[in-house]
Amino acid sequence: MSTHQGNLVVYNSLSGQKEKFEPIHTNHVGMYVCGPTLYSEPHMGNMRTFINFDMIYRYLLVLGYKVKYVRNITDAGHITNSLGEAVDSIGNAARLEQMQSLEIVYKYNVKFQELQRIYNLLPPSIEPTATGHIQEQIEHIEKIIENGFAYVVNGSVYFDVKKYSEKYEYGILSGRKVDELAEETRVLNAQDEKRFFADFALWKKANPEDMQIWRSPWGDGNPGWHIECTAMSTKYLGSHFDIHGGGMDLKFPHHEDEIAQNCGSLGCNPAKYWLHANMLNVNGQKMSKSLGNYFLPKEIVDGTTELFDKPYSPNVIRFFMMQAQYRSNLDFTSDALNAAEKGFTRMSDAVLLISKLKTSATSSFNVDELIASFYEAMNDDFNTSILVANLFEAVKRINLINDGNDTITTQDLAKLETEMLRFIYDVLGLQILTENSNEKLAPVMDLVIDLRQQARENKDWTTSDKIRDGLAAAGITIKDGKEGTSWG
RNA sequence: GGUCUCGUGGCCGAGCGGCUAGGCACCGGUCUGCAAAACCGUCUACUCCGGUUCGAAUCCGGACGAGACCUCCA
Repeated sequence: MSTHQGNLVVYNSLSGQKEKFEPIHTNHVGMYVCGPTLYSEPHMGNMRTFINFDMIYRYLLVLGYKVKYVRNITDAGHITNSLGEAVDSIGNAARLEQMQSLEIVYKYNVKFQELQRIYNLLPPSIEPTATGHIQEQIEHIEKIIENGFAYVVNGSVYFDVKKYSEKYEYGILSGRKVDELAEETRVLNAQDEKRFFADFALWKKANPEDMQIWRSPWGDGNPGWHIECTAMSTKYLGSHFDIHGGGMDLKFPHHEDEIAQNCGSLGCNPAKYWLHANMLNVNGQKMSKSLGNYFLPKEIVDGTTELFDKPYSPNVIRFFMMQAQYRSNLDFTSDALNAAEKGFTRMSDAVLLISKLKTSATSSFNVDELIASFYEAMNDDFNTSILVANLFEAVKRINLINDGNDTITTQDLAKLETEMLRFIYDVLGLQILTENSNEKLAPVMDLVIDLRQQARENKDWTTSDKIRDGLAAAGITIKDGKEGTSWG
């Protein structure tokens, strides 16, 4: 258990303020994060949200909390589009690819698992699926009807926002007022089954062409978009848990409706703290399919997106993201990524240096203070930007010690190493590659470097430069250092 | 149109009343056969106009600009 546990402050979207983090049950944290809808491969923007909540999960673990982290998988695609019409996004994708819904879901789930591995995401405690919890969703809907906050029309069930507003505040999270919403929204169509424009579907009667159909007390159909999260969060975390997270764009209507459903069935807001991660921008605008500034997490790693002229390692991407706070916008540009790549290399080099440092009788700077600054940064609403800055402060110290301009005791060095690795590996989720592990090339390179060294000792600069340039042409960079020559 | 965020040095990105992060680039230096790399140092910015204050990038008002949400979206 960490002594830093009591000092965490988080920004709660519900209050619009930073609040002291106090779990409902001491030392235990329940966290629910809205996961992907598996009708396509998650894009980089999706990944930013998952990476940010992975970082939050990691830090809570480092603080010593016992965390139950639930992230759902939406594999039932019945949702409504902007016209209020039912759209089966997974079914549509399936038809397009001439597959069945479950094949589509399976296919993209495999891809998603691969991305989690590539980007070093810790697996959640559980990843429940919507289709695995149809019964729970139906029971939830029944309870909402019982409580008088929903009505049945032609085999579909709708949430009654007007009725709900008499007892609860619809719009509490997003700051919307039902009356204001009314003014700006289109008139209901004649064929619309909803009584009020803001009402939303809890259960939708099946269309003959739907690939996924379930039985319910109201006939065959599909669950609405929001009810799965309510059903699953309740099942695994209870009616009221600590953290509910997701992307900023889910605030309304998704999370707003989750709150309404939870209040409507169980009488309380599902979560104590609502955390929202900000969007990812590419060249100044939110990444989206329609704007063409869209790329996949795999493409940027493989270098196959035309938006960037070179590939970047997942660690560099993660590091780049961690340089911004999760609530800020982050703009992906080549310049910014290149800068992050160099910065990450510098940090990595320093980390590899730690174990080789010479210790002294005294430390010339306050190591405890430096370490405390790591926790202070993270305790302030997971401010990874400040954390990275403070880690670079440590990087500078490590280099100064290496150059003999600073000193550190054995004890302090051990502490510094432990804490730096904790924050870089365990909190930020970065991986630093230790050695060049190309088994066949390594002895060859040792030989080549040895030959070049001989040439240099003989002042045969023509030969030594020829070797250097030849290797460079082959994509191998030679670095001459004090301790010898390295390559990569 | 409504609601809300935000405008920080060449680029990214913190800070949220005084101590003016950090990374990258630039420049200077150390090292080096030369170079690269590495390391050290330097560089002092807050869109504009008013106001509050002893003091504002930070608070208030206004202008201009950008972005997000307003039933697809992480």
